[in-house]
Amino acid sequence: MKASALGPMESLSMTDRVENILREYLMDNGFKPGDSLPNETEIAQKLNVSRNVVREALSRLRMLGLIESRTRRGMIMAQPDLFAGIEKVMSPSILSHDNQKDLFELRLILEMGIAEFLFARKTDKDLEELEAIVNKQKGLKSLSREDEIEFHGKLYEMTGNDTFRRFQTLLFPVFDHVFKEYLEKGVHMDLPNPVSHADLFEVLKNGTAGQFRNAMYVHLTPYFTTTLKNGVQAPS
Amino acid sequence: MKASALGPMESLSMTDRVENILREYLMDNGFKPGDSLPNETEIAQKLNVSRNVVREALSRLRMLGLIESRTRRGMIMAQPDLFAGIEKVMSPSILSHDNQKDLFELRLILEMGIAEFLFARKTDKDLEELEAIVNKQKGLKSLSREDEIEFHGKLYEMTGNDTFRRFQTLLFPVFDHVFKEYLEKGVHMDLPNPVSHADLFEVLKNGTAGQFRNAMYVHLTPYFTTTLKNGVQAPS
DNA sequence: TAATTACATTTGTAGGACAAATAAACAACC
DNA sequence: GGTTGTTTATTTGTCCTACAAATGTAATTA
Repeated sequence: MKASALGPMESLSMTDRVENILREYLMDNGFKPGDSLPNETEIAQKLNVSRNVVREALSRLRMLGLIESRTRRGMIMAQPDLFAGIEKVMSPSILSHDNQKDLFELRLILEMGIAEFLFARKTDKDLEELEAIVNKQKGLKSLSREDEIEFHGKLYEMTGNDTFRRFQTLLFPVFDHVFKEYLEKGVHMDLPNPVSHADLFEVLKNGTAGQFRNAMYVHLTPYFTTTLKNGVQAPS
Repeated sequence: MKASALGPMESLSMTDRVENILREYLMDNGFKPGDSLPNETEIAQKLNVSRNVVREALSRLRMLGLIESRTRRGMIMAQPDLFAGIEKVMSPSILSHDNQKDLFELRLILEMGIAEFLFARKTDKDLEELEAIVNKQKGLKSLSREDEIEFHGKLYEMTGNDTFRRFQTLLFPVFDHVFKEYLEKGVHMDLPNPVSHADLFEVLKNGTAGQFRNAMYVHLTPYFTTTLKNGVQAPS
């Protein structure tokens, strides 16, 4: 029986192995941002591979923001960017359909989940800025993608959690794409939204986290009902 | 005035540029999994860079799962792994404190947000398996990390959203680390949890999505109160 | 026709070379 | 002595060549 019959052989390239070795080395030895790494030739010799292989592995770590390097100064550990890797594949044209559906649902969860954080951290200044956005949108017949992003983006900003905000920005194109797909499949959204941005603002200003969550649920109902084919129970 | 005085100069390396060019090329031309790419030397010539630079850029795309390559067969577009990039930096020892706090909160949101999906998609088989887990844990005085992962992991599995599940797995080490930090800072958790896994199971079996969300909120209250210093309103 | 063999092509790895940048050591000057 | 300019050495960034391994393709043969 040939090895290939046993499955996808999984033979890692030298670069793959060196990449793993380097990451484990950095983790296990508690490297912190600013700490300097051995130079390339030293690594290559130690691992018995060519400098090319080492550089390909380092190039990957550099892309993730794990390391930075300057000529002569050498390489130093850096603060990795949490989204550096994921943002490069976050595109509707290449993600699997399953992934897109999953991410669509993830955004729905986020939109509702920020309620507690909004009420714990909202400030008067935030509310004023949000009100300005709402007022600007009041005159419009229909909201553009940019309008949606502006309102919901401001909400994420108000959570005091920058990761939420960046995540939502990343998710939006996929969300938008999936929803368009639903529309093309015959899902209609003719009805005016029973909960507008102005309504959400009002609840955020004078209501409770629970009320806001419910309002957001209604605001998002068209999306929920399209993704949850089996129907979904409203919050208590 | 020197250029360096104007800020971090942002001078991309050739590899960075080629990486961007290649990704844009793949996106703009609608490459789908299975489509074959030009070979390395061809790319190098077209872009007027050395094959080394091209290989470093391709190595990055390979890490993200965007492309695959075999000798002689050439390179082909692949289905990128959404988490390939992020999982390599998802470690408490290297993420910034802010990132860790943000991710801690993100998991709280996810735990509560899956309620609607659980109720829309739960099956009898799922419930049986979850009950088995709960019964196994009933005899224990305290739950280990593995017990927690088993129960909550099963919940994520039941959502029918594999991305949730993988995300939670990724988040757990960070979540755990942040919480330990809170404990060390004097936050106490002596009180027995007012909502046990068994309680959650009961609500999932016979209750509503809203009830489950509230139950989960209480189950997670210790975590919410530690992260939301200002206090937080309970769901309506 | 079918199987086998030889060939050609493409990625993977190695190693050498040099440019650019710059930290460190040194020299010169006030 | 302290500052400033100069030289030197080191490290990354880029290019080049070469070859091994794998494998698709074509030629050859039974």
